[in-house]
Amino acid sequence: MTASQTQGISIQGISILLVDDHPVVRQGYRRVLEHQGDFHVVAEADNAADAYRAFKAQAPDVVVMDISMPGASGLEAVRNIRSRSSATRILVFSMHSEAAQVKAAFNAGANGYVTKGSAPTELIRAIRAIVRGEQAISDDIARVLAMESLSPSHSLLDQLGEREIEILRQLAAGATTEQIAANLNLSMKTVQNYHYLIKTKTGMRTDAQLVRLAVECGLASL
Amino acid sequence: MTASQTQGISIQGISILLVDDHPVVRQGYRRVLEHQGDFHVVAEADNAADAYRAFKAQAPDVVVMDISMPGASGLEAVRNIRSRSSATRILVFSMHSEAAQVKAAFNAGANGYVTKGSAPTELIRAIRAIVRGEQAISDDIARVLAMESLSPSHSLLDQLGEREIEILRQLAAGATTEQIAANLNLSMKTVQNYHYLIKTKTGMRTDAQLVRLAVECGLASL
DNA sequence: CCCAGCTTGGGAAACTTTCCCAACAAACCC
DNA sequence: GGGTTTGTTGGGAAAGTTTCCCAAGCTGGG
Repeated sequence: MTASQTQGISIQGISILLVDDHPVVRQGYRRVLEHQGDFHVVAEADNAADAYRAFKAQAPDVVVMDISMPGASGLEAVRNIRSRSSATRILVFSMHSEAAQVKAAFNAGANGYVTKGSAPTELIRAIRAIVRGEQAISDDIARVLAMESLSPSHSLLDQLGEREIEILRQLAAGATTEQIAANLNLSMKTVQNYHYLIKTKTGMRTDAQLVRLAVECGLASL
Repeated sequence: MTASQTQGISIQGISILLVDDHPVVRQGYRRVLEHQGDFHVVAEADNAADAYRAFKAQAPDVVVMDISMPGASGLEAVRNIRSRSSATRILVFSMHSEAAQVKAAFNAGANGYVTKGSAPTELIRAIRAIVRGEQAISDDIARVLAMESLSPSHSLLDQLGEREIEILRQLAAGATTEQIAANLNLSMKTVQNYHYLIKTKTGMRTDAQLVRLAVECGLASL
């Protein structure tokens, strides 16, 4: 491996789209990033719509995005970019460090989440991690998520409502949408909506993952 | 409850479509069935196409069908009828007593399976059971299926091919179609086809049932 | 009283499932 | 050797499901 290849990325370096509504912040971080030599900020945007336009025009390797911008949601922009390209790496760069916010970002398709309170080296480390295909979070976010997962009664039985739990239980037991609708006297549409809601809330992508979760939480057995 | 309602069915009785390619068999069974008083054979057919036509014209409560008819498959007719009406009860009446044949019939949408070697009372008992919404099989079929389920190495690991097992394992582990396709270097289409094939072969209707099955067979753990 | 959150379901686009079929290779029987 | 069966791979098209958005009704708390 030669020196020019040590990042596991082409010698052309990493192209970056910087999205933040504060010009001063963009300028500061542009300088920090470009100081890396192989990082190239190819575009900037100060709102979600421009960010999406710039993404389509430049097809950057990485989008570094502040999701707390005025007007349209930054999460929306993340979702839009992700739905158009699964290859683009998206790093959310936010001042919020709430667990729910972080989960929402990853749910929308982000590859990493770094708070603005982090040292510049953390941002750089995170960008290098996500171009390698890894997920990245800053140290303070890691601490918040770790604490949250240790807190008592966080068994997702309290993040779901009663109806959601009942439907998850029946899904895990192997019931079809039709059977659940009949059992609970609901329309199939409602059961489908719950099914989807449960997946979204728990972050599970397949029904198989849902079954595992239900079993882990003691909702179902095998 | 009055005497005329003891069957749990309206006082108009049970309308039956009789399908068998042998006229003598039809005549014999028509007499046996009508001797019941509340059973009314409203139509007969000697092939799958006529059976389907008669079913559409008469909308009988029960279809008693021999699936080993010349030409078109009787199973095909069962599937057609089932896809048009989930309320119609279908009793397969066959001379075969192989487990695979029976499973195929239930898979196609049959509600019961009685062999021609059974006593007439078994046929009548089965019809009464299926109009009550139960599933019914004759005693000899029960014995065949029971034996089969006891036979060694019937863990469905031998009813599935290697690829099918690998895909079931990954599905149960929570992998998405996309991930499995990538892991095994297949197209998503192939993985989808296997997913469907596995469901069909094992008789599972939901992915949750598939997970339970995989865990039971030691393919996956939780 | 109003706001937040739960429950219920419609709507519409996107995606999956279902089932059919075909090509090809390996194994298997006659 | 040649035909048959069985496993693997995937296309095609209709039917069904998922995804996401929205709205209305209800309940409970500040």
